[in-house]
Amino acid sequence: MGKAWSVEAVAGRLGITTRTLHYYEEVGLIPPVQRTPGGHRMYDEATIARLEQILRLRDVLGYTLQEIRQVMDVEDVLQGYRAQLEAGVEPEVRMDILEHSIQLLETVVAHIDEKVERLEAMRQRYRERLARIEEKLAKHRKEVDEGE
Amino acid sequence: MGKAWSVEAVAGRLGITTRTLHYYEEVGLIPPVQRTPGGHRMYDEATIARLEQILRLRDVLGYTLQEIRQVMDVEDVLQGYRAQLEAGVEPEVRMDILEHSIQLLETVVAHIDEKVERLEAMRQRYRERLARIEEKLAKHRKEVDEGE
DNA sequence: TGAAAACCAAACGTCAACGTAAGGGTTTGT
DNA sequence: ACAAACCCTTACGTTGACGTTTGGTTTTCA
Repeated sequence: MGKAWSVEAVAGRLGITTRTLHYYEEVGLIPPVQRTPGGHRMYDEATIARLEQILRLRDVLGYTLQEIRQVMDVEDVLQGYRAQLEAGVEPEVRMDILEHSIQLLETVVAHIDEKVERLEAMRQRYRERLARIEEKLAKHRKEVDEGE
Repeated sequence: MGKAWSVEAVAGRLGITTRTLHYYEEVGLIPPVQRTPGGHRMYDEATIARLEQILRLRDVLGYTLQEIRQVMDVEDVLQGYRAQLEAGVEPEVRMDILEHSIQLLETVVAHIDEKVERLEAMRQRYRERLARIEEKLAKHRKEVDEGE
């Protein structure tokens, strides 16, 4: 039996507000959360892991909730595949599933790659400016050295 | 005499709307644009270059306009330094300016580095999942090969 | 030179992603 | 067993980053 977390506990752990947790459930980013008989939400570790992934996509990639939903849809498909595999299925179907899963993950990685490339291009621009100024400073130091 | 661009021309060139150009001026992301006697805006290349940088920050780094303003403030300081250097100034002040410029640019680069690192960590997570699935697929292929 | 096309400022509209407040149940510690 | 702390739903509010509309002015070019 996995431990169950209250909204506030999860919010504290993830550094977000309870409103955000409610909202993400409301818009379907996470499936309906388990409840106590009285109606209070109980979050399990799987849901928390999903939330962590959502927050990474939000904060690291800067994705909108729509884009995040697309990624999570992929996750759900993968999860479905895993379930099918567990349930046992004919070998060819099995391979199809694995290959499709690979494809899905590769597109995600490709997106990240693209983002990294653009970032590195930007960094390069700044580095070049930096190099020019450093060069200027070095030349200047030499002049001062010799001049005095 | 530099060529002057109309709002629509700039918008077309940059792939944004005229509203966005007006808005960026309104909130001070770009300085007040030159006008014709009749009051129509005329953008010069320097302003367009600044706009391009703003858009890169927005689209590549996913910065909010507030964050962008911070970066542009740095740019303005650097610009001020350049102006001072052109105007001629004592050698020690000159070196101070150059060193400060370097510092500013380095913090920007550091920010980008941090972003890249986080992205690469995410990529790594996905790659590992990918590797696990590929391994499973390979094993499965072998089984099918031998089994038949 | 005159009409179509472009431009202006001002102001209200919109959408995402939550924030906040109200009114009332539920859990928990003592 | 009871108050404090926590949680619920509902619903309206807010902020950023523009979109859209209006009513009038300026440019352009045939």
